[in-house]
Amino acid sequence: MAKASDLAYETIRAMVLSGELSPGEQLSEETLAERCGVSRTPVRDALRRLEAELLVRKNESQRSFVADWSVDDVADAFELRAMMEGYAARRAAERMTKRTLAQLTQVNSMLCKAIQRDKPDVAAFLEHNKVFHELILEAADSRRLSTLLGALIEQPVVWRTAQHYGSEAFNRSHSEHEDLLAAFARKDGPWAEAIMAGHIRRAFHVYADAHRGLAKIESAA
Amino acid sequence: MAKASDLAYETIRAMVLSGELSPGEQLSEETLAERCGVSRTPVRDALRRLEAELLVRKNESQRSFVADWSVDDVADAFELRAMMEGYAARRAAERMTKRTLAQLTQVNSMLCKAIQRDKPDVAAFLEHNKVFHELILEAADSRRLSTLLGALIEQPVVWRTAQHYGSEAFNRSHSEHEDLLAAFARKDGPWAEAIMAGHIRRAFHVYADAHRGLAKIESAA
DNA sequence: TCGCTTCTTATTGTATACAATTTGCACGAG
DNA sequence: CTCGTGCAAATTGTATACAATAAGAAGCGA
Repeated sequence: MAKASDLAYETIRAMVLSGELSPGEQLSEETLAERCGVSRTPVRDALRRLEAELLVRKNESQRSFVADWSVDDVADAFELRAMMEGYAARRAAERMTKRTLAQLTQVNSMLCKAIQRDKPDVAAFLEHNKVFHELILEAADSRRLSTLLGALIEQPVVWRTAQHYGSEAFNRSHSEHEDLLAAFARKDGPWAEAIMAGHIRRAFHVYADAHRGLAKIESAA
Repeated sequence: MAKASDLAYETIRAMVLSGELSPGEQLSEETLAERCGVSRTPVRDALRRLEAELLVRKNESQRSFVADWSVDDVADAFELRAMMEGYAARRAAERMTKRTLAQLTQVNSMLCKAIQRDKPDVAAFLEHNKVFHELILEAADSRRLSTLLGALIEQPVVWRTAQHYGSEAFNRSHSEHEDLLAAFARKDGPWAEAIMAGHIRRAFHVYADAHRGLAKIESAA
């Protein structure tokens, strides 16, 4: 999209996610405009997008605030993601082509390489993982689904989750992807759906355990 | 929300849904602004909202067009709705209070009255049905879910669907609501989820059957 | 006639000024 | 001291002008 509008979106988003703007804090369009170096018009566009992603909320008289996310909110988001990415996997399986399957296989093998070193390359893992899930979403061929999931996946949450992965968790993630590929190859929609839903829920439990400060079973092993 | 922005939203939405603007037709902000009697600024807001609802789409260079919905798109929307309203019903069951249950019971009995006449009062049915589902969504207590479902439920599609209901379909709808109430009373989340998912899917099949019938009529003409 | 370039025109993006609304505060009446 | 009331400041909503960009048409050469 347009330059100034994108700049405002990226800037405000980064400020919210980094904590530079704290949860509950009021956001004035004019102040944000100054800090982004643009006028209010693109800031308003950006705020609309961020509101759709629930990173920003507006009160009854349209003033904007940084949203505060409880652990329950995150759980809710993961549960919805599990359902919807499961559905995406089912549709993708039913529509899978040789070409897409080959791409997925290649991406997952690159992901495998990234984590099978002395020290896992987390950044590479995240990138390949992102591409893997995006390819599936694309193969699902549902504009609605893409739109809805886009508003649901907070990449920073995914990022934080992976910070708590141990080698076993990385390998598990890779092997679940392998299972997905098998389901895709057989065009077995329900199977793909079940694997994907479990895959996402497992990621949530890693996040929740780390967040609650409970024993990090996965990463300790 | 603001006056002009709402006016533009309602006006354009009505024009799209009535067919006054045909699928695929390009929408110029300036032209729309004239027809709504407002400036481009609120029109742009309105277009953003309509894009989120997928009633309008933008091409790669940001020009707006009326979205064209295939039967597959509608099927997709219903399937997503079935999943998400099912999830809403499960959460609602787990959180159900006596007060909400009483409200739901009352609404459903009013719905029952509306359809148990010589001639069913379709408008009243639709209104009570809408309230019934909204109460459940509210009881589910998930902002994310409310946001996502809001963009998914096209009331006009629901409306068209109900136009093809016969008395047995109305009664079935009512009795499925009764089943939901029983699941809520027992706080049985999975049961509520299964009933709700089936409830939505049944509605889709009524829509699809009617639509195929219409297609035949149209192609014969 | 076909393809290419270039210019014109239509359309969207951004900035800014002003109007409408809401919030917060001060001040006075009880 | 408390509760309204009303005024001032802050904030968002809208209109409009202009800039940037993309689509379409016209002209030109092969």
